[in-house]
Amino acid sequence: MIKSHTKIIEIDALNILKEAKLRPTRQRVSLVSNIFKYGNRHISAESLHREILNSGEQVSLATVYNTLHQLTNLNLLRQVKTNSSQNYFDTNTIAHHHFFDESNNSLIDISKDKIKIYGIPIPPDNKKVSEVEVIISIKNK
Amino acid sequence: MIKSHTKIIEIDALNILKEAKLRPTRQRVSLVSNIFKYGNRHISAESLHREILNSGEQVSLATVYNTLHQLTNLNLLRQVKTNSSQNYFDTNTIAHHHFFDESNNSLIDISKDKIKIYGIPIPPDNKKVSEVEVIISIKNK
DNA sequence: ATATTTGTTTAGAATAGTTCTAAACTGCTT
DNA sequence: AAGCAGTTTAGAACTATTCTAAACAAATAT
Repeated sequence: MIKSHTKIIEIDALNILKEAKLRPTRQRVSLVSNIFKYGNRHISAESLHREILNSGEQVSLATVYNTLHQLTNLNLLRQVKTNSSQNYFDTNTIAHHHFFDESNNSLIDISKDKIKIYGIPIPPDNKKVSEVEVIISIKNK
Repeated sequence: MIKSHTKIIEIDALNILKEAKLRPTRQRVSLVSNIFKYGNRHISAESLHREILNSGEQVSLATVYNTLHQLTNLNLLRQVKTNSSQNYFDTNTIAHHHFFDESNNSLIDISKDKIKIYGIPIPPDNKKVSEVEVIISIKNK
């Protein structure tokens, strides 16, 4: 039972990699399975690496970075802007916003339609807008 | 003439440090003078360090970091959220927004009253909003 | 089938960015 | 002017990320 569940997830990872035209290496299959296993969430290279190691697989941190960047370029992940020293990648690639909790550097999604923004200025010559993000920093009362 | 101009700036730095209750050491005086010399701008620890060295002064990079963080805690500087690997500090501490140019990791100010935001959700229990930032990423057409 | 070439992928090593901490310094007290 | 207490500095340590050379995999030629 557990085995077949694992199988389904792996097939999913294989399809994602196939569509992305990335070779389904052992490393990538375990990374992609893990990344998308838990629904929408915010991961750092370090946290994902720990997860992989804990699950008994061996993948180098450099490969974790490679894969996160490849998936980001393919719009399967999205980088979130914070002022934490490490980068966070969001598995939810639909435009939305965030609370950023300064007390522990964690992120909470806010759906796009909750917040209305008016008056976005025209970008400088020869530039176009690629993303509009609202980040609401919060801290302990 | 140049000398007296320099003098005025240094006195300014001395006042800022005095109000901040920070000792006016050689290092801090040259850092603070440089930081606020050019009006509103966005600096990284590295860029400020280079500036100081080019002006003939000697301050370690660690001291640059110390000072930037002290000034940030005193609300004389503000950290900007980006996904660049280095941190940017904004000399404009009045609430406002930014264009973030992905082609060269540079920031452009957008005044707060240009953009209207409605529907900011209530933060989780025991948390309060400390800052609302809109970051508009732009790239080359 | 299998060797050869070509492009892809991985991960150790190198680098960039930031923080830690012990020594140096400054000002207060006696 | 000597001792003490708190502050400041900057070298060393550490964390986060990227680079690059070797390992690998696919495509093509034999």
